[in-house]
Amino acid sequence: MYASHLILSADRAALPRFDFPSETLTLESLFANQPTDKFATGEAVFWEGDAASQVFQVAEGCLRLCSILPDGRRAIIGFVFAGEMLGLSCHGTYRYTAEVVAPARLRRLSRARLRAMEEGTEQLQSLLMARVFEEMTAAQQHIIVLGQLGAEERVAHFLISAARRTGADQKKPVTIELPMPRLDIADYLGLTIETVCRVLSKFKRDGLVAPRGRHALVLRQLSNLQDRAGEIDNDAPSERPVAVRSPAVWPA
Amino acid sequence: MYASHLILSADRAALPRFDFPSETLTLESLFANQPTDKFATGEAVFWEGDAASQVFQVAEGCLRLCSILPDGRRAIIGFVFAGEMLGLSCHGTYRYTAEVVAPARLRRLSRARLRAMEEGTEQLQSLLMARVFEEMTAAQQHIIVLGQLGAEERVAHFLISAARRTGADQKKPVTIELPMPRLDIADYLGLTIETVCRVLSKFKRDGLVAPRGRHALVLRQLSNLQDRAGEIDNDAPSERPVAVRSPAVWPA
DNA sequence: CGGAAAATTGACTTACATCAAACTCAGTGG
DNA sequence: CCACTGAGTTTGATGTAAGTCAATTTTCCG
Repeated sequence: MYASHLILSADRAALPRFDFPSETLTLESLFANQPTDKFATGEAVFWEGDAASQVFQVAEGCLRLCSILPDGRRAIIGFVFAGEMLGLSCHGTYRYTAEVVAPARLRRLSRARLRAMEEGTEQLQSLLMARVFEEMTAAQQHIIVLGQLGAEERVAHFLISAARRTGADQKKPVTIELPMPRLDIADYLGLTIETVCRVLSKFKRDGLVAPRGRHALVLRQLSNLQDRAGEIDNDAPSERPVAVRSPAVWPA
Repeated sequence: MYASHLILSADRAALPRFDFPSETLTLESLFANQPTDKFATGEAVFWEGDAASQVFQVAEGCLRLCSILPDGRRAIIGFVFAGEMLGLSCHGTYRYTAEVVAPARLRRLSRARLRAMEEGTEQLQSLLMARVFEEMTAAQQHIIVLGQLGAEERVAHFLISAARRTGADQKKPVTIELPMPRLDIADYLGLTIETVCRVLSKFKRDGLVAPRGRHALVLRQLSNLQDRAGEIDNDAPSERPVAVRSPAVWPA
């Protein structure tokens, strides 16, 4: 763990100053020229406890982030889809294992290099911070889902957020890919595989979704699904519950 | 939301460069000369959705971070105790309401000022990053607790992490303060108040804990409690489950 | 003290887990 | 091309942990 820090500072000194085209700073440009690794289904990219020396971008495929309890239970903390980053918000060591769900290509960037790049670039820092905060928001949302929602609500919420990730958040039917097996969904939602199945079957019977093979679904009525998701994270936030207080204003 | 960004950059230009005594950079020193606000039990420090323009340090007391679902269910995302920071890891707006559980004094620091201070100070940046990552780790832990553990395990885990926060993580009996009402614990653990009570009563019967009034407990057998907590987050991490693979090593 | 809010305990219900049995379907080899 | 196979999924019957409803009991505070 501390070894990684040493390596990190040593590397940093040796690395050349990095200059961006100051306009186009995106994730893509960050990883554009980085080495690409291929992974088959089931392979691990890194393990919980490994020194977190690398940051990744998923160019293609899908990963699951999981943690095994001593007695064998498995928690899935999240999924990472194409276009998203991996391994950014950890300190010395990764706190989960990243395993491949669908054959993946990953671009890789050493943390040392990333920090060197950050050095001058205000813009990059805030880009990365924004990612970290997004992850934080997602985690908090997940906490609410697991702590407060029932099985149907959890599954509905999962489907909706999958739909949202596709970008197109329309009123029209959306087709979502679910590359992970049912057991992964169950472990992600804190349910059993049977319960996930039963809920999906119910949604099918009720005409909310239609199966497109094992690994894809058409969501027929987003709004209706949203009703079953405890209505959390609707785009239009609901009114303040009680005693509408004006936001606290602090003296400058 | 965007207004806050504007204010932020405007302020920044006007703010003086900040110089630290380069040795002693701690949270304490950061907030040392900041204005202090007092809050009574039940008061809100800020609301979910407010522009996140301030960062706080709890000098004294205890807060709960909560989010109300449209149908009235309440999720408690976390508690903040004396010495800890509040409101750091959010972007434009706070994503939860912060309410006072035990009469509190808070030191306050504007985000604009904080960013200005960061500017030069490498050290401060990494201090803050470390805090953010700690929060992330805690959130992921919470996800595992809510998704995988049963009622007894959740309560046991809650007590143990409370004990850990006191600092002294000895083999000896530890006394912990639980300033929040039972309902808060329930909403934090995704249980009902009755279940929390029953589990606590069981722990009392079994001699694991002893009540010290409503708001304090003596933990008699940390190790025994740990057994009931699904053994997650023990100090000594268990062995790799299967197929011990050496950590991935990436070419420099 | 007295009264109200918080906590605890008990009886009963229910949502989800568990156990067990089919069913589906993507490969594989005859 | 089609039967065979086995992993993944779905469905059904039953069990149980935790939720709900309803009293008490405790504790705190005026």
